[in-house]
Amino acid sequence: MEAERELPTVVARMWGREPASRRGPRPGLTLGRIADAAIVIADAEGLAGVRMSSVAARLGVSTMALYGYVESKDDLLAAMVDTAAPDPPEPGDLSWRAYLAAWTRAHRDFLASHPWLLEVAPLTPPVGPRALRWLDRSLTMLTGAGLAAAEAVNITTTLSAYAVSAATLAVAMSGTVDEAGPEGPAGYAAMLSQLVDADGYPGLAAALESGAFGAAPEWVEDADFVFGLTLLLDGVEALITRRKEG
Amino acid sequence: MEAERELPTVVARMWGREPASRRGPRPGLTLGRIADAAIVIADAEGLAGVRMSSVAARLGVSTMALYGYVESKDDLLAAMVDTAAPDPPEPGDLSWRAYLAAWTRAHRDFLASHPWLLEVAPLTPPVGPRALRWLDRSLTMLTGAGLAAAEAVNITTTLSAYAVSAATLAVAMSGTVDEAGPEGPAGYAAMLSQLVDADGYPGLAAALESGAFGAAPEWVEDADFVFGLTLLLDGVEALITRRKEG
DNA sequence: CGATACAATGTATCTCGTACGGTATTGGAG
DNA sequence: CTCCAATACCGTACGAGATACATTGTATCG
Repeated sequence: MEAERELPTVVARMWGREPASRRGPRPGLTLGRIADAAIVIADAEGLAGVRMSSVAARLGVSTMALYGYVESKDDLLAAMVDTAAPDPPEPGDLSWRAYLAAWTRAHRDFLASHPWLLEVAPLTPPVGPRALRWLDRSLTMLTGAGLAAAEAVNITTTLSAYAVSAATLAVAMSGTVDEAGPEGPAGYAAMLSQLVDADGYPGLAAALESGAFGAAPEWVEDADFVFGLTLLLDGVEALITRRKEG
Repeated sequence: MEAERELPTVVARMWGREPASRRGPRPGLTLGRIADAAIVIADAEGLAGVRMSSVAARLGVSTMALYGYVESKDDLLAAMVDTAAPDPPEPGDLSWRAYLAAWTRAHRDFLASHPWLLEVAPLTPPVGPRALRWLDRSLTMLTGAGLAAAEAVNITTTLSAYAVSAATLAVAMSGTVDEAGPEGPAGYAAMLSQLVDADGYPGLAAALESGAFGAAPEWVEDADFVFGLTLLLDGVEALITRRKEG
Protein backbone atom coordinates (compact mmCIF):
# COMPACT_ATOMS: atom_id res chain seq x y z
CA MET A 1 0.00 0.00 0.00
CA GLU A 2 2.22 2.75 1.31
CA ALA A 3 4.97 1.28 -0.78
CA GLU A 4 7.11 4.41 -0.54
CA ARG A 5 8.18 3.68 -4.03
CA GLU A 6 10.99 5.77 -5.39
CA LEU A 7 9.92 9.17 -6.61
CA PRO A 8 10.99 10.06 -10.12
CA THR A 9 14.12 12.14 -9.75
CA VAL A 10 12.81 15.33 -11.25
CA VAL A 11 9.80 15.22 -9.02
CA ALA A 12 12.05 14.80 -6.03
CA ARG A 13 14.16 17.76 -7.05
CA MET A 14 11.12 19.89 -7.80
CA TRP A 15 10.19 19.42 -4.18
CA GLY A 16 13.64 20.33 -2.98
CA ARG A 17 14.45 16.79 -1.98
CA GLU A 18 18.10 17.04 -2.91
CA PRO A 19 20.34 14.02 -2.53
CA ALA A 20 21.80 14.07 0.96
CA SER A 21 25.42 13.29 0.31
CA ARG A 22 27.87 16.16 0.26
CA ARG A 23 31.11 15.33 -1.39
CA GLY A 24 32.94 16.38 -4.48
CA PRO A 25 32.46 19.72 -6.25
CA ARG A 26 29.43 21.74 -5.28
CA PRO A 27 26.74 21.64 -7.92
CA GLY A 28 26.94 24.79 -9.96
CA LEU A 29 23.32 24.76 -10.94
CA THR A 30 19.89 24.06 -9.58
CA LEU A 31 16.87 22.63 -11.28
CA GLY A 32 15.22 25.97 -10.74
CA ARG A 33 17.90 27.92 -12.55
CA ILE A 34 17.79 25.49 -15.43
CA ALA A 35 14.04 25.74 -15.69
CA ASP A 36 14.20 29.51 -15.55
CA ALA A 37 16.66 29.63 -18.40
CA ALA A 38 14.53 27.30 -20.46
CA ILE A 39 11.47 29.41 -19.76
CA VAL A 40 13.17 32.55 -20.95
CA ILE A 41 14.00 30.82 -24.19
CA ALA A 42 10.53 29.38 -24.60
CA ASP A 43 8.94 32.75 -24.04
CA ALA A 44 11.22 34.36 -26.58
CA GLU A 45 11.44 31.73 -29.30
CA GLY A 46 8.73 29.24 -28.57
CA LEU A 47 9.09 25.64 -27.49
CA ALA A 48 11.10 24.81 -30.57
CA GLY A 49 13.85 27.07 -29.33
CA VAL A 50 14.28 25.00 -26.22
CA ARG A 51 17.08 22.57 -26.90
CA MET A 52 19.29 20.96 -24.37
CA SER A 53 22.14 22.80 -26.04
CA SER A 54 20.47 26.21 -26.09
CA VAL A 55 19.49 25.99 -22.46
CA ALA A 56 22.96 24.90 -21.48
CA ALA A 57 24.53 27.68 -23.53
CA ARG A 58 22.43 30.28 -21.79
CA LEU A 59 23.68 29.01 -18.45
CA GLY A 60 27.26 28.92 -19.63
CA VAL A 61 27.67 25.21 -19.17
CA SER A 62 27.99 22.28 -21.51
CA THR A 63 24.98 20.49 -22.84
CA MET A 64 25.67 17.39 -20.85
CA ALA A 65 25.90 19.22 -17.58
CA LEU A 66 22.11 19.41 -17.56
CA TYR A 67 21.82 15.68 -17.37
CA GLY A 68 23.01 15.82 -13.82
CA TYR A 69 19.74 17.51 -12.94
CA VAL A 70 17.23 15.99 -15.30
CA GLU A 71 17.10 12.56 -16.79
CA SER A 72 15.69 13.64 -20.12
CA LYS A 73 14.32 16.58 -21.97
CA ASP A 74 10.84 15.59 -20.92
CA ASP A 75 11.93 16.03 -17.35
CA LEU A 76 13.10 19.49 -18.17
CA LEU A 77 9.74 20.32 -19.68
CA ALA A 78 7.97 19.07 -16.59
CA ALA A 79 10.13 21.28 -14.43
CA MET A 80 9.42 24.23 -16.68
CA VAL A 81 5.71 23.78 -16.29
CA ASP A 82 5.79 23.95 -12.55
CA THR A 83 8.29 26.79 -12.46
CA ALA A 84 6.39 28.94 -14.91
CA ALA A 85 3.24 28.83 -12.83
CA PRO A 86 2.81 31.58 -10.26
CA ASP A 87 1.28 30.88 -6.91
CA PRO A 88 -2.50 30.69 -6.91
CA PRO A 89 -4.48 33.71 -5.75
CA GLU A 90 -4.90 34.10 -2.02
CA PRO A 91 -8.36 33.20 -0.74
CA GLY A 92 -8.52 36.10 1.66
CA ASP A 93 -12.12 36.14 2.78
CA LEU A 94 -13.59 35.74 -0.67
CA SER A 95 -16.69 33.66 -1.21
CA TRP A 96 -16.08 30.37 -2.94
CA ARG A 97 -17.59 31.83 -6.06
CA ALA A 98 -15.50 34.97 -6.16
CA TYR A 99 -12.43 32.96 -5.40
CA LEU A 100 -12.97 30.38 -8.11
CA ALA A 101 -13.62 33.13 -10.60
CA ALA A 102 -10.33 34.73 -9.69
CA TRP A 103 -8.63 31.35 -9.71
CA THR A 104 -9.83 30.50 -13.18
CA ARG A 105 -8.97 33.89 -14.54
CA ALA A 106 -5.49 33.80 -13.08
CA HIS A 107 -5.09 30.32 -14.46
CA ARG A 108 -6.00 31.44 -17.92
CA ASP A 109 -3.79 34.50 -17.67
CA PHE A 110 -0.60 32.70 -16.89
CA LEU A 111 -1.26 30.11 -19.54
CA ALA A 112 -1.80 32.85 -22.06
CA SER A 113 1.36 34.63 -21.00
CA HIS A 114 3.41 31.48 -21.65
CA PRO A 115 1.75 30.00 -24.71
CA TRP A 116 4.14 27.07 -24.84
CA LEU A 117 2.52 25.78 -21.67
CA LEU A 118 -0.46 24.85 -23.76
CA GLU A 119 1.67 22.44 -25.72
CA VAL A 120 3.05 20.72 -22.67
CA ALA A 121 0.95 21.14 -19.58
CA PRO A 122 -2.45 19.72 -20.48
CA LEU A 123 -1.07 16.25 -20.95
CA THR A 124 0.71 15.65 -17.69
CA PRO A 125 -1.10 15.36 -14.39
CA PRO A 126 0.17 17.95 -11.91
CA VAL A 127 3.07 16.89 -9.75
CA GLY A 128 4.96 20.05 -8.86
CA PRO A 129 4.46 22.01 -5.66
CA ARG A 130 2.97 24.98 -7.46
CA ALA A 131 0.57 23.02 -9.58
CA LEU A 132 -0.62 21.13 -6.57
CA ARG A 133 -1.06 24.33 -4.65
CA TRP A 134 -3.45 25.49 -7.35
CA LEU A 135 -5.34 22.26 -7.06
CA ASP A 136 -5.39 22.47 -3.30
CA ARG A 137 -6.82 25.97 -3.11
CA SER A 138 -9.73 25.10 -5.30
CA LEU A 139 -10.46 21.90 -3.44
CA THR A 140 -10.36 23.69 -0.14
CA MET A 141 -12.88 26.23 -1.27
CA LEU A 142 -15.27 23.72 -2.74
CA THR A 143 -15.23 21.27 0.10
CA GLY A 144 -15.54 24.24 2.40
CA ALA A 145 -18.72 25.10 0.56
CA GLY A 146 -20.11 21.69 1.31
CA LEU A 147 -19.19 19.49 -1.61
CA ALA A 148 -17.72 16.03 -1.48
CA ALA A 149 -14.05 15.60 -2.33
CA ALA A 150 -14.77 13.72 -5.53
CA GLU A 151 -17.12 16.43 -6.68
CA ALA A 152 -14.59 19.07 -5.88
CA VAL A 153 -11.93 17.29 -7.89
CA ASN A 154 -14.24 17.00 -10.79
CA ILE A 155 -15.23 20.63 -10.75
CA THR A 156 -11.67 21.77 -10.42
CA THR A 157 -10.70 19.74 -13.43
CA THR A 158 -13.50 21.29 -15.39
CA LEU A 159 -12.57 24.82 -14.43
CA SER A 160 -9.01 24.12 -15.32
CA ALA A 161 -10.08 22.78 -18.68
CA TYR A 162 -12.05 25.92 -19.22
CA ALA A 163 -9.00 28.03 -18.47
CA VAL A 164 -6.99 26.04 -20.96
CA SER A 165 -9.61 26.45 -23.61
CA ALA A 166 -9.91 30.17 -22.99
CA ALA A 167 -6.15 30.57 -23.10
CA THR A 168 -5.93 28.58 -26.30
CA LEU A 169 -8.51 30.78 -27.86
CA ALA A 170 -6.86 33.96 -26.66
CA VAL A 171 -3.51 32.85 -27.95
CA ALA A 172 -4.94 31.76 -31.27
CA MET A 173 -6.63 35.10 -31.66
CA SER A 174 -3.53 37.12 -30.99
CA GLY A 175 -1.90 35.08 -33.71
CA THR A 176 0.99 34.15 -31.49
CA VAL A 177 0.35 30.48 -32.12
CA ASP A 178 3.14 28.62 -33.80
CA GLU A 179 1.48 29.52 -37.10
CA ALA A 180 -1.90 27.98 -36.46
CA GLY A 181 -4.00 29.45 -39.22
CA PRO A 182 -2.38 31.06 -42.24
CA GLU A 183 -2.22 34.32 -40.33
CA GLY A 184 -4.25 34.95 -37.27
CA PRO A 185 -8.00 34.75 -36.90
CA ALA A 186 -8.84 36.77 -39.97
CA GLY A 187 -6.91 34.33 -42.10
CA TYR A 188 -8.65 31.48 -40.38
CA ALA A 189 -12.09 32.89 -41.02
CA ALA A 190 -11.17 33.58 -44.63
CA MET A 191 -9.95 30.06 -45.06
CA LEU A 192 -13.09 28.58 -43.61
CA SER A 193 -15.31 30.56 -45.91
CA GLN A 194 -13.44 29.08 -48.85
CA LEU A 195 -14.16 25.60 -47.64
CA VAL A 196 -17.53 25.69 -46.05
CA ASP A 197 -20.74 25.70 -48.00
CA ALA A 198 -24.15 26.35 -46.56
CA ASP A 199 -25.41 22.94 -47.62
CA GLY A 200 -23.07 20.75 -45.67
CA TYR A 201 -22.31 23.23 -42.94
CA PRO A 202 -25.33 25.46 -42.38
CA GLY A 203 -24.56 26.45 -38.83
CA LEU A 204 -20.96 27.19 -39.51
CA ALA A 205 -21.71 29.16 -42.64
CA ALA A 206 -24.15 31.31 -40.73
CA ALA A 207 -21.69 31.88 -37.93
CA LEU A 208 -19.05 32.89 -40.43
CA GLU A 209 -21.35 35.38 -42.08
CA SER A 210 -22.33 36.89 -38.79
CA GLY A 211 -18.66 37.52 -38.16
CA ALA A 212 -18.54 35.41 -35.02
CA PHE A 213 -15.06 34.27 -35.99
CA GLY A 214 -13.28 37.51 -36.70
CA ALA A 215 -13.78 38.48 -33.09
CA ALA A 216 -11.43 41.06 -31.70
CA PRO A 217 -8.91 39.91 -29.11
CA GLU A 218 -10.43 42.16 -26.46
CA TRP A 219 -13.71 40.46 -26.75
CA VAL A 220 -12.17 37.14 -26.22
CA GLU A 221 -10.18 38.47 -23.39
CA ASP A 222 -13.05 39.39 -21.23
CA ALA A 223 -16.74 39.44 -21.98
CA ASP A 224 -16.47 36.11 -23.70
CA PHE A 225 -14.48 34.62 -20.90
CA VAL A 226 -16.81 35.84 -18.20
CA PHE A 227 -19.73 34.55 -20.17
CA GLY A 228 -18.56 30.97 -20.13
CA LEU A 229 -17.26 31.19 -16.61
CA THR A 230 -20.60 32.36 -15.36
CA LEU A 231 -22.18 29.38 -17.01
CA LEU A 232 -19.92 27.06 -15.13
CA LEU A 233 -20.20 28.73 -11.77
CA ASP A 234 -23.95 28.88 -12.05
CA GLY A 235 -23.90 25.14 -12.40
CA VAL A 236 -21.69 24.76 -9.36
CA GLU A 237 -23.84 27.11 -7.37
CA ALA A 238 -26.93 25.11 -8.18
CA LEU A 239 -25.19 22.00 -6.98
CA ILE A 240 -24.03 23.54 -3.76
CA THR A 241 -27.49 24.79 -3.01
CA ARG A 242 -28.90 21.36 -3.65
CA ARG A 243 -26.36 19.80 -1.28
CA LYS A 244 -27.18 22.26 1.45
CA GLU A 245 -30.88 21.72 1.18
CA GLY A 246 -30.94 17.98 0.50
CA MET B 1 -11.36 40.61 -48.22
CA GLU B 2 -12.26 37.56 -50.27
CA ALA B 3 -8.61 37.32 -51.14
CA GLU B 4 -8.94 33.69 -52.25
CA ARG B 5 -5.51 33.15 -50.91
CA GLU B 6 -3.92 29.83 -51.62
CA LEU B 7 -5.07 27.08 -49.31
CA PRO B 8 -2.32 25.12 -47.61
CA THR B 9 -1.85 21.99 -49.69
CA VAL B 10 -2.82 19.48 -47.05
CA VAL B 11 -5.98 21.35 -46.34
CA ALA B 12 -6.80 21.31 -50.01
CA ARG B 13 -6.20 17.59 -50.23
CA MET B 14 -8.19 16.93 -47.08
CA TRP B 15 -11.11 18.46 -48.85
CA GLY B 16 -10.58 16.39 -51.94
CA ARG B 17 -9.34 19.28 -53.97
CA GLU B 18 -6.84 17.27 -55.98
CA PRO B 19 -4.65 19.00 -58.55
CA ALA B 20 -6.44 19.00 -61.89
CA SER B 21 -3.69 18.01 -64.29
CA ARG B 22 -3.43 14.38 -65.33
CA ARG B 23 -0.06 13.50 -66.67
CA GLY B 24 2.73 11.24 -65.57
CA PRO B 25 2.38 8.11 -63.50
CA ARG B 26 -0.86 7.59 -61.66
CA PRO B 27 -0.52 8.36 -57.96
CA GLY B 28 -0.24 5.16 -56.00
CA LEU B 29 -1.44 6.63 -52.74
CA THR B 30 -3.95 9.01 -51.32
CA LEU B 31 -3.70 11.29 -48.34
CA GLY B 32 -6.39 9.17 -46.75
CA ARG B 33 -4.47 5.95 -47.06
CA ILE B 34 -1.40 7.59 -45.65
CA ALA B 35 -3.31 8.99 -42.71
CA ASP B 36 -4.91 5.62 -42.08
CA ALA B 37 -1.56 3.91 -41.97
CA ALA B 38 -0.20 6.52 -39.59
CA ILE B 39 -3.23 6.14 -37.36
CA VAL B 40 -2.77 2.40 -37.12
CA ILE B 41 0.77 2.97 -35.98
CA ALA B 42 -0.18 5.69 -33.53
CA ASP B 43 -2.85 3.51 -32.00
CA ALA B 44 -0.45 0.63 -31.63
CA GLU B 45 2.75 2.34 -30.59
CA GLY B 46 1.83 5.87 -29.67
CA LEU B 47 2.74 9.05 -31.41
CA ALA B 48 6.42 8.34 -31.03
CA GLY B 49 6.03 5.38 -33.34
CA VAL B 50 4.83 7.60 -36.12
CA ARG B 51 7.85 8.35 -38.25
CA MET B 52 7.86 9.25 -41.87
CA SER B 53 9.83 6.10 -42.41
CA SER B 54 7.54 3.84 -40.41
CA VAL B 55 4.45 5.11 -42.14
CA ALA B 56 6.06 4.72 -45.53
CA ALA B 57 7.22 1.23 -44.69
CA ARG B 58 3.73 0.17 -43.73
CA LEU B 59 2.51 1.36 -47.11
CA GLY B 60 5.31 -0.35 -48.94
CA VAL B 61 6.77 2.82 -50.38
CA SER B 62 9.89 4.81 -49.74
CA THR B 63 9.97 7.48 -47.07
CA MET B 64 10.20 10.26 -49.57
CA ALA B 65 7.16 9.14 -51.50
CA LEU B 66 5.04 10.65 -48.74
CA TYR B 67 6.29 14.10 -49.51
CA GLY B 68 4.25 14.11 -52.65
CA TYR B 69 1.16 14.22 -50.49
CA VAL B 70 2.21 16.22 -47.46
CA GLU B 71 4.69 19.00 -47.14
CA SER B 72 5.89 18.06 -43.70
CA LYS B 73 5.28 15.73 -40.84
CA ASP B 74 3.07 18.35 -39.24
CA ASP B 75 0.87 18.14 -42.27
CA LEU B 76 0.63 14.44 -41.79
CA LEU B 77 -0.42 14.91 -38.20
CA ALA B 78 -3.11 17.35 -39.24
CA ALA B 79 -4.45 14.85 -41.71
CA MET B 80 -4.41 12.16 -39.05
CA VAL B 81 -6.48 14.26 -36.71
CA ASP B 82 -9.22 14.77 -39.21
CA THR B 83 -9.17 11.20 -40.43
CA ALA B 84 -9.31 9.69 -36.97
CA ALA B 85 -12.45 11.58 -36.08
CA PRO B 86 -15.74 9.85 -36.86
CA ASP B 87 -18.69 11.82 -38.07
CA PRO B 88 -20.61 13.62 -35.36
CA PRO B 89 -23.83 12.08 -34.04
CA GLU B 90 -26.92 12.69 -36.08
CA PRO B 91 -29.31 15.23 -34.59
CA GLY B 92 -32.39 13.24 -35.45
CA ASP B 93 -35.11 15.00 -33.55
CA LEU B 94 -33.22 15.31 -30.30
CA SER B 95 -33.58 18.36 -28.14
CA TRP B 96 -30.57 20.66 -28.14
CA ARG B 97 -29.73 19.41 -24.70
CA ALA B 98 -29.89 15.73 -25.50
CA TYR B 99 -27.94 16.31 -28.66
CA LEU B 100 -25.14 18.25 -27.03
CA ALA B 101 -24.86 15.62 -24.35
CA ALA B 102 -24.45 12.98 -27.01
CA TRP B 103 -22.10 15.19 -28.94
CA THR B 104 -19.83 15.77 -25.98
CA ARG B 105 -19.85 12.16 -25.00
CA ALA B 106 -19.03 10.99 -28.50
CA HIS B 107 -16.32 13.60 -28.64
CA ARG B 108 -14.75 12.33 -25.48
CA ASP B 109 -15.07 8.75 -26.59
CA PHE B 110 -13.18 9.07 -29.81
CA LEU B 111 -10.49 11.12 -28.15
CA ALA B 112 -10.09 8.45 -25.52
CA SER B 113 -9.93 5.73 -28.12
CA HIS B 114 -7.04 7.48 -29.86
CA PRO B 115 -5.05 8.92 -26.97
CA TRP B 116 -2.44 10.42 -29.24
CA LEU B 117 -5.08 12.87 -30.43
CA LEU B 118 -4.76 14.59 -27.10
CA GLU B 119 -1.17 15.43 -27.88
CA VAL B 120 -1.93 16.92 -31.24
CA ALA B 121 -5.49 18.05 -31.66
CA PRO B 122 -6.10 20.59 -28.90
CA LEU B 123 -3.54 22.96 -30.31
CA THR B 124 -4.62 23.30 -33.88
CA PRO B 125 -7.86 24.99 -34.85
CA PRO B 126 -10.10 22.65 -36.83
CA VAL B 127 -9.68 22.72 -40.58
CA GLY B 128 -10.69 19.32 -41.86
CA PRO B 129 -14.15 18.43 -43.13
CA ARG B 130 -14.89 16.12 -40.23
CA ALA B 131 -13.74 18.47 -37.52
CA LEU B 132 -15.77 21.25 -39.01
CA ARG B 133 -18.80 19.04 -39.23
CA TRP B 134 -18.59 18.54 -35.49
CA LEU B 135 -18.39 22.24 -34.99
CA ASP B 136 -21.25 22.83 -37.36
CA ARG B 137 -23.65 20.44 -35.71
CA SER B 138 -23.21 22.03 -32.33
CA LEU B 139 -23.57 25.52 -33.70
CA THR B 140 -26.70 24.58 -35.56
CA MET B 141 -28.30 23.20 -32.43
CA LEU B 142 -27.41 26.16 -30.27
CA THR B 143 -28.42 28.87 -32.68
CA GLY B 144 -31.55 26.86 -33.33
CA ALA B 145 -32.28 27.12 -29.65
CA GLY B 146 -32.10 30.87 -29.82
CA LEU B 147 -28.52 31.79 -29.06
CA ALA B 148 -26.33 34.21 -30.96
CA ALA B 149 -23.59 32.81 -33.14
CA ALA B 150 -20.83 34.15 -30.93
CA GLU B 151 -22.41 32.56 -27.89
CA ALA B 152 -22.78 29.30 -29.70
CA VAL B 153 -19.13 29.30 -30.69
CA ASN B 154 -18.11 30.00 -27.16
CA ILE B 155 -20.23 27.24 -25.71
CA THR B 156 -19.07 24.75 -28.30
CA THR B 157 -15.48 25.51 -27.48
CA THR B 158 -16.18 24.96 -23.84
CA LEU B 159 -17.93 21.66 -24.40
CA SER B 160 -15.10 20.55 -26.56
CA ALA B 161 -12.62 21.50 -23.88
CA TYR B 162 -14.62 19.52 -21.41
CA ALA B 163 -14.49 16.49 -23.66
CA VAL B 164 -10.73 16.87 -23.95
CA SER B 165 -10.34 17.12 -20.23
CA ALA B 166 -12.56 14.13 -19.60
CA ALA B 167 -10.68 12.11 -22.18
CA THR B 168 -7.36 13.10 -20.68
CA LEU B 169 -8.56 11.97 -17.32
CA ALA B 170 -9.94 8.73 -18.63
CA VAL B 171 -6.73 7.97 -20.45
CA ALA B 172 -4.63 8.89 -17.45
CA MET B 173 -6.71 6.61 -15.30
CA SER B 174 -6.41 3.64 -17.59
CA GLY B 175 -2.68 4.17 -17.42
CA THR B 176 -2.34 4.22 -21.17
CA VAL B 177 -0.69 7.61 -21.03
CA ASP B 178 2.84 7.73 -22.32
CA GLU B 179 3.91 6.98 -18.76
CA ALA B 180 2.25 9.88 -17.04
CA GLY B 181 2.24 8.79 -13.45
CA PRO B 182 4.53 6.01 -12.29
CA GLU B 183 1.78 3.53 -12.97
CA GLY B 184 -1.82 4.47 -13.33
CA PRO B 185 -3.97 6.33 -10.88
CA ALA B 186 -3.05 4.31 -7.85
CA GLY B 187 0.58 5.18 -8.41
CA TYR B 188 -0.36 8.79 -8.84
CA ALA B 189 -2.31 8.91 -5.61
CA ALA B 190 0.49 7.14 -3.81
CA MET B 191 2.99 9.60 -5.13
CA LEU B 192 0.93 12.56 -4.08
CA SER B 193 0.57 11.31 -0.55
CA GLN B 194 4.34 11.15 -0.32
CA LEU B 195 4.63 14.78 -1.28
CA VAL B 196 1.65 16.50 0.17
CA ASP B 197 1.39 17.46 3.81
CA ALA B 198 -1.75 18.66 5.49
CA ASP B 199 -0.15 21.99 6.40
CA GLY B 200 0.62 23.30 2.98
CA TYR B 201 -2.06 21.39 1.17
CA PRO B 202 -5.03 20.84 3.45
CA GLY B 203 -7.65 20.40 0.79
CA LEU B 204 -5.56 18.04 -1.26
CA ALA B 205 -4.55 15.99 1.73
CA ALA B 206 -8.18 15.56 2.69
CA ALA B 207 -9.16 14.59 -0.81
CA LEU B 208 -6.39 12.04 -0.91
CA GLU B 209 -7.47 10.52 2.36
CA SER B 210 -11.05 10.30 1.23
CA GLY B 211 -9.83 8.30 -1.75
CA ALA B 212 -11.13 10.75 -4.32
CA PHE B 213 -8.07 10.05 -6.43
CA GLY B 214 -7.96 6.31 -6.56
CA ALA B 215 -11.22 6.40 -8.47
CA ALA B 216 -11.97 3.39 -10.57
CA PRO B 217 -11.96 3.87 -14.32
CA GLU B 218 -15.66 3.12 -14.51
CA TRP B 219 -16.45 5.97 -12.26
CA VAL B 220 -14.53 8.33 -14.40
CA GLU B 221 -16.10 6.89 -17.42
CA ASP B 222 -19.59 7.76 -16.55
CA ALA B 223 -21.01 9.17 -13.36
CA ASP B 224 -18.17 11.62 -13.10
CA PHE B 225 -18.48 12.63 -16.68
CA VAL B 226 -22.20 13.11 -16.53
CA PHE B 227 -21.82 15.12 -13.38
CA GLY B 228 -19.65 17.77 -15.00
CA LEU B 229 -21.59 17.72 -18.20
CA THR B 230 -24.79 18.39 -16.36
CA LEU B 231 -23.19 21.38 -14.74
CA LEU B 232 -22.32 22.80 -18.11
CA LEU B 233 -25.62 22.12 -19.75
CA ASP B 234 -27.50 23.55 -16.80
CA GLY B 235 -25.63 26.77 -17.39
CA VAL B 236 -26.49 26.72 -21.06
CA GLU B 237 -30.08 25.99 -20.33
CA ALA B 238 -30.30 28.92 -17.96
CA LEU B 239 -28.89 31.14 -20.67
CA ILE B 240 -31.29 29.91 -23.29
CA THR B 241 -34.22 30.47 -20.99
CA ARG B 242 -33.03 33.98 -20.30
CA ARG B 243 -32.71 34.71 -24.01
CA LYS B 244 -36.20 33.45 -24.68
CA GLU B 245 -37.74 35.49 -21.93
CA GLY B 246 -35.69 38.69 -22.27
C1' DC C 1 47.64 14.21 2.66
C1' DG C 2 45.51 10.85 -0.02
C1' DA C 3 41.36 8.55 -1.57
C1' DT C 4 36.83 8.98 -3.21
C1' DA C 5 32.65 10.60 -4.92
C1' DC C 6 30.76 13.47 -7.83
C1' DA C 7 30.20 17.72 -11.20
C1' DA C 8 31.21 19.02 -15.56
C1' DT C 9 33.31 18.33 -20.14
C1' DG C 10 34.10 16.64 -25.05
C1' DT C 11 33.34 13.47 -28.26
C1' DA C 12 30.76 9.86 -30.39
C1' DT C 13 26.51 7.84 -31.85
C1' DC C 14 21.97 7.17 -33.26
C1' DT C 15 17.50 8.66 -34.79
C1' DC C 16 14.83 11.50 -37.67
C1' DG C 17 13.14 14.86 -40.86
C1' DT C 18 13.78 16.51 -45.16
C1' DA C 19 16.50 18.55 -49.53
C1' DC C 20 18.30 17.10 -53.93
C1' DG C 21 18.97 14.72 -58.12
C1' DG C 22 17.96 10.84 -60.72
C1' DT C 23 14.77 7.41 -63.10
C1' DA C 24 10.69 5.55 -64.66
C1' DT C 25 5.95 6.22 -66.20
C1' DT C 26 2.21 8.13 -68.56
C1' DG C 27 -0.89 11.06 -71.32
C1' DG C 28 -0.91 14.22 -75.07
C1' DA C 29 0.89 16.41 -79.27
C1' DG C 30 2.83 16.00 -83.69
C1' DC D 1 3.52 5.70 -83.64
C1' DT D 2 6.90 8.51 -81.49
C1' DC D 3 8.69 11.82 -78.78
C1' DC D 4 8.09 15.16 -74.88
C1' DA D 5 6.79 17.18 -70.73
C1' DA D 6 4.88 16.50 -66.37
C1' DT D 7 5.14 13.93 -62.52
C1' DA D 8 5.40 9.75 -58.95
C1' DC D 9 8.67 7.55 -56.68
C1' DC D 10 13.41 6.20 -55.11
C1' DG D 11 18.29 6.48 -53.07
C1' DT D 12 21.43 9.01 -50.98
C1' DA D 13 23.10 12.59 -48.13
C1' DC D 14 22.96 16.11 -44.85
C1' DG D 15 21.92 18.40 -40.59
C1' DA D 16 19.70 18.93 -36.18
C1' DG D 17 19.18 17.28 -31.84
C1' DA D 18 19.07 14.00 -27.79
C1' DT D 19 21.79 11.22 -25.17
C1' DA D 20 25.72 7.42 -23.87
C1' DC D 21 30.47 7.00 -22.44
C1' DA D 22 34.88 7.80 -21.01
C1' DT D 23 37.68 11.54 -19.01
C1' DT D 24 39.13 15.32 -16.18
C1' DG D 25 39.16 18.15 -12.30
C1' DT D 26 37.82 19.32 -7.58
C1' DA D 27 36.01 19.41 -2.91
C1' DT D 28 35.23 16.83 1.22
C1' DC D 29 36.21 12.92 4.40
C1' DG D 30 39.25 9.90 6.84
